[in-house]
Amino acid sequence: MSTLSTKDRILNTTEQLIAEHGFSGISIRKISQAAQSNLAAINYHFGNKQQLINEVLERRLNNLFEIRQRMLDDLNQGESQACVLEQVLHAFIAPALFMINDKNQGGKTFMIVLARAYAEQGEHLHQLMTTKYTDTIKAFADAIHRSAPHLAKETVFWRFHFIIGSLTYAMSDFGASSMSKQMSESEYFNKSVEELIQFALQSLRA
Amino acid sequence: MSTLSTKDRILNTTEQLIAEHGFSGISIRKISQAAQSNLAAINYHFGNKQQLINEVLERRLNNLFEIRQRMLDDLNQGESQACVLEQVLHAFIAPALFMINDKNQGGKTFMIVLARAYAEQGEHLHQLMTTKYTDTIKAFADAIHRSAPHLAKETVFWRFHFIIGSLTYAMSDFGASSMSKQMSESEYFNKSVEELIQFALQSLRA
DNA sequence: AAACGTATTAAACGAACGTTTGAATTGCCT
DNA sequence: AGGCAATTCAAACGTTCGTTTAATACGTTT
Repeated sequence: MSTLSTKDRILNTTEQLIAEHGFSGISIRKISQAAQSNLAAINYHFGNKQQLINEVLERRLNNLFEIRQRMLDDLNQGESQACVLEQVLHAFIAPALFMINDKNQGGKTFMIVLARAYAEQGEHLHQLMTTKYTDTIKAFADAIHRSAPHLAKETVFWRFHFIIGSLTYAMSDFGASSMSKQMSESEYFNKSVEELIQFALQSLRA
Repeated sequence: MSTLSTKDRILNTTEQLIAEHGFSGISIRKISQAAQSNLAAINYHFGNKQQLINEVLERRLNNLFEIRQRMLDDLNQGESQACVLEQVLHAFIAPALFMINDKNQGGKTFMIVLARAYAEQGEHLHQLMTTKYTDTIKAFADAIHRSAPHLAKETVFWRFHFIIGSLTYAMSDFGASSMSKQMSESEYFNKSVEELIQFALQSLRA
């Protein structure tokens, strides 16, 4: 922990505090205190509070969409065009949910942050989706359309949209208290991935 | 506007400001100014800020779940047990989305508020769902299970959950900028309802 | 060792926040 | 009209907020 730079300590601490208390529940005073840094260090390293939040979000979103794109590319490499729908959905959904198990990276924390961001930082996220990550999203929509040729392109768009909603909602639930008591945490995550993929798959069938 | 009581003016104004700026973007100072009331009137009528927010949420949630329950009751009255799945989903989804068209009631505003609340007031909402509205939610889950007997009860639970996520996400999108330019607002809402119901229906098919 | 850019620190700024208080005002009842 | 409760109001309370400033410490280069 203390081996990290002040800047990284602030980023990690901010992520964790947002997950715990939401975007509205944080202040640079609480952050600097929890990160054991000085109050002014935040403005020194990030300019202002909003830019700090932006860096927290984009740091891991870049990683997430890179993984998604890479998994999709692997599928497009050597495939039989049809019946890979399940794999396409897996490539989109699994990286998000499995990030959660990535303990040493704080991925779980970020997923909760991301779910919160959909509501509290919607404008910023929407902007990212239509600029920085638009290529990957389009690539997935195309792949789904190719794998489900029985559906109109417009229908694919709508349902992909709804699936993203389900995924977002499922992620945000991991931060809530609705966890089953009969499963371990990772069992629950694995179960969620499977159920969500089957749900999405079914919703796109003929 | 001025025909309304101070209390109602505060409630409506709060709802509108939350929709515009989120829960974190409001203050009782801004509210009282926009509602053309006195600062202390809010604490007089509602006790404190959080209780005001609670009343904003519960006022319309009560209405929404009443409508849902009534529509489900109507279905359970005279039906042929099977194949009403579409109508059950419609009874759950449509009231939420059609509230949006209820201009004179500010229903659209509240839907945006509700979508925001899922992330920012999750604790409060989760508590309401597991207490005040738990009967209606259970009734819908049962109705879905009866209408889709080919699915395991556990599977129905998961997919109903995901459908709620899609609905929530769709609602929050109405507050964002992603609206098509080739449709009128109400056309877009109607289209959303139809697409969402078909999506949910397909996700629960054999 | 001196100089220099980078990083950290304590202190202060003005602004906005939620809440409380006590007096003024209103509307209703006898 | 008088009395009384409900409501509205201006003012102030103490706290917390994001940001800025100017001084200090650090680490590398010359």
